[in-house]
Amino acid sequence: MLRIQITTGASQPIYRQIVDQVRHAVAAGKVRVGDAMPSVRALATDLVVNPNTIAKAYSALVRDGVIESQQGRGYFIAEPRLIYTHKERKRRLGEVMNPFLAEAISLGFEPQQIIDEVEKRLRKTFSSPEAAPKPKDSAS
Amino acid sequence: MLRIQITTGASQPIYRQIVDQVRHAVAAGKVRVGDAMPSVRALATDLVVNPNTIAKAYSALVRDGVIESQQGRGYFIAEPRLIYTHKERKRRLGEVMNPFLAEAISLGFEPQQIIDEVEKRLRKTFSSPEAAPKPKDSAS
Amino acid sequence: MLRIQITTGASQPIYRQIVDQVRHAVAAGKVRVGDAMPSVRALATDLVVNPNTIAKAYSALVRDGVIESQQGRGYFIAEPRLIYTHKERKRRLGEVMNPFLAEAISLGFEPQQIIDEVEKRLRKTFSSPEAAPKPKDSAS
Amino acid sequence: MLRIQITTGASQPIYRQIVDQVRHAVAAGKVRVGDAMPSVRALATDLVVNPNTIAKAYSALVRDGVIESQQGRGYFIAEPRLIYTHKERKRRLGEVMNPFLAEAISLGFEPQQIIDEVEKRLRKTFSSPEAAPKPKDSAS
DNA sequence: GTGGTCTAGACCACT
DNA sequence: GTGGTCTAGACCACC
Repeated sequence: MLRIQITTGASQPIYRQIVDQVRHAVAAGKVRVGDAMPSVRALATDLVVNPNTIAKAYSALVRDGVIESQQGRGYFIAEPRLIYTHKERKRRLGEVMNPFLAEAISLGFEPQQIIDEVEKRLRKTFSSPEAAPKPKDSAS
Repeated sequence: MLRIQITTGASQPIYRQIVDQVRHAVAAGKVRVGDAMPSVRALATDLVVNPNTIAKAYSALVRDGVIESQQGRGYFIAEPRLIYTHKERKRRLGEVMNPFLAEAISLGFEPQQIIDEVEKRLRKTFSSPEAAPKPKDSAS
Repeated sequence: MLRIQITTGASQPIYRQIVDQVRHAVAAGKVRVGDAMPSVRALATDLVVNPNTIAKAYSALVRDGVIESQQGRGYFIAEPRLIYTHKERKRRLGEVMNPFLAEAISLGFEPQQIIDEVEKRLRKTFSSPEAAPKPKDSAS
Repeated sequence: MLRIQITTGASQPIYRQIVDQVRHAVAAGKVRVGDAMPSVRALATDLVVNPNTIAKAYSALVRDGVIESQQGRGYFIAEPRLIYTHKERKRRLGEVMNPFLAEAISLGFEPQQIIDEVEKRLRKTFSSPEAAPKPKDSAS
């Protein structure tokens, strides 16, 4: 079952923490296509946040094709698919990479250390390689 | 001499672009301890932005210990200080790395592609690799 | 200047009406790249709706690359760009076309009449052809 | 015989899919006035859905005058009735056409492409064009 | 002044 | 029960 945890008062907004954790779980193959997400109200109660905050996180996941909503039934893990063009994906990658590298560098990390940490984290996430299905690249 | 460039209309605020570039330049060894920063007015004129914006960027850099002000003389690159413990630095690195990786993964990038892009970007930033001085405890 | 009008109590939610009108205006070349959108609060006051409703509409426009936000400055018309893959665009087109055709048919319209009405509406929107710049198809 | 197919996991609720398909079939002339609908239980078994879902779809169709119930016999295709005036029908058509065109345009489709896709979809629906009976005031 | 996030609580439609 | 929309009002960061 998908376990989500948040820390209030962090620099990252709550809805963003939720989005990232769900994405990670999906990418790591911890959930399967069709699995039900916790209901908006249930997760809100569980995390002690407002249902609207959960709804915002789920909306973001829907727009990126990670989950799908079924009116009156709930949210479910979606079939993976490539939504964005190659160019757009590169653009978005750069947009999140730059602040990350700037922060990493200002923390005093060497370039090689940063690469090592990224590799280490990625290996941990993809510990069971076959679990995470890749979207077909049929649309380039 | 420290060259700063900004792009208006970007999602990142101007003062943030300046802060990041100065941090980058320091980390990349493009400037040395004691080097003078451009004066607030000069840089404001040069970049065609409000002097308050420059002042704000410099304040943030002073707060972070990157530069120091000398009354009546201007701002100068400060002696690097390492505030955080090794553990704290790792924790902070993880905090900014997770959102980045979550975005990268959900954009459909392979682990190796992500590492490649990070390396490429770091190489671009550190064009003269041997110029970057190591902060005292950066190893271990 | 971009004029937005809404009708409350319609089947279409308010935020959707706003989104559609802005898209239309952009596609028809009634606004230019870089033009400022009405501020969230100003439009909310103008339309007598809650600022959150405007914010939701603007967020949807941002995620589709129609507008961009600049913290503390406002929202602005974005440079047009192709965000979605060919496949994803076709999928989304189908998703909105099916309900439209089902409704049109159940209203008793003949296929040819539907096509005629669509053409008529499109001609009206694109009355000044060169006004609407096309995004470059560089990313397929 | 009226063939109904559903896809579970779609954004559109099941009962809506049924309603739309029946309307389509009627408009396309695939069924005639007086034709019997599949019984609620039979269709429920066939589609492997809850009978209540079928009942709800049929109720909606009865409300819209598409089918009629005959106590103890079942549901039958109703005599077409045209409720709306010409002007009202045009207004309603515009109401559903606008969101569709807004989405299509902002997805980057050219006017001609949109028309082509609409035509293609309509041809698929109306595979036997001459079979479609004209409602009385469909002209003008 | 601007946008960004979050809460509390309401009403609606769908299953 | 589920999600979808909207309101009212708060606090924060940025310019």
